[in-house]
Amino acid sequence: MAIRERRERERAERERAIITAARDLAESEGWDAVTTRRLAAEIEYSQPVLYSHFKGKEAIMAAVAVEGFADLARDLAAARAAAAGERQAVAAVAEAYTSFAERRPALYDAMFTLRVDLPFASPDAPIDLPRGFAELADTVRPIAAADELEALTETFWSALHGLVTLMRSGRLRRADHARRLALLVDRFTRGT
Amino acid sequence: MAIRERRERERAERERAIITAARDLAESEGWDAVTTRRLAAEIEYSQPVLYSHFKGKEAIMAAVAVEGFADLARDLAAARAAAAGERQAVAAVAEAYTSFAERRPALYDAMFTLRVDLPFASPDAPIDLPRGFAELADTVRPIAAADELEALTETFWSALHGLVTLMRSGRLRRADHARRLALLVDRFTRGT
DNA sequence: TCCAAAATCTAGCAACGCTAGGAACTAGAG
DNA sequence: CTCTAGTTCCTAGCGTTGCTAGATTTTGGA
Repeated sequence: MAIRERRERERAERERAIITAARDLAESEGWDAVTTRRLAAEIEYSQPVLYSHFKGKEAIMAAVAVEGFADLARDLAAARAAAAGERQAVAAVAEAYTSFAERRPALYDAMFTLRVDLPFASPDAPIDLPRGFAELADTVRPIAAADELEALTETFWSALHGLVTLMRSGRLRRADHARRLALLVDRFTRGT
Repeated sequence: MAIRERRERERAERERAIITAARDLAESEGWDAVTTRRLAAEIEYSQPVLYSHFKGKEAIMAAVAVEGFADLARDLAAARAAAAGERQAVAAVAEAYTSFAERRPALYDAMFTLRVDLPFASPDAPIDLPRGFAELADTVRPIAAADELEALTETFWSALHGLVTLMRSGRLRRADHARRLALLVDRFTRGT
């Protein structure tokens, strides 16, 4: 049954190719450019092949998003590890988060703004999703009371997310970003 | 030239009808249901008539959004006026903001999440947009240093926006919303 | 009453996500 | 080596979208 294995391996490779092509295309030309036709041409197969791997376009975007969670978690962890102290860690992680969103806007959108039915705060969420959240929570822990850790982490995350999305959609001036970020960190770390 | 005036009046009425129909349809069935065909049927004209009023679908959404800014500004002003003190005003306005987003999700999306090229932080922004922002700024003023008022207002706004969008997209549990809101207000009003 | 101009509609284009049904290839049996 | 059953894949097309060119109708003044 080695043939079956080879088949499955090839299928898995092709699935990865689809995800990679979708991510690359989205990052270079935006999600609007990621059409099923374009994607099929990119992987050199016909459209229906995409549907043999994924239920639809949304599922492909969800798969791309899942990869993103791993990247983000890595970035946050690195920022936290490199920080000198607990207060600085908050600032560093905040900076890392917004910088990730700025550097990889399409990926960020798939993860956090576009509607994709990924299970978030639920047991069957993608593995890297809680990792990223845990990274945030560990950063927030020193500035949170024990019983408010989760809620405060979510609130901090929301603030970062809001800053990022409003800025990226042109609703906040980019020039003042650092200032806003500093204010946010200041308010969250005050009196602790 | 009374005829010309009547014509212009009728045109203005029809333009309002388009905006109203778009808003109603979006609020009852979501923006996906707002197609140019559907909208044309709703106002009992053919599709091209829409394009004689607006450049495209995005422009119609932008017009709906502009209306929303007036509503939101009103809500925020009312909440602030009804609050007992400065600290309570912050909480009341935060609550009013998120409540607006929850009650009128489609309108909120047109205003703040969907890409529409509305000029925001610029001189030729729609008149009610700075009004809403000013309402927020006035609320934030007592808890801000003089030179950080604008940036802090933007940061506070971002946090509210983040809470709203992450919750509405199912990325935050609705049950903990009040708790997160309280934490946010607490952190922003601390030490003032 | 007629005509130019304005207003409006019909019909259709290109592109989208998605899928049914047939063609082409593959693996194992005889 | 050949045939067949089963899998894999592609062609072609459906219904829908935003948008528009060109024909048609309506309008107001001569």
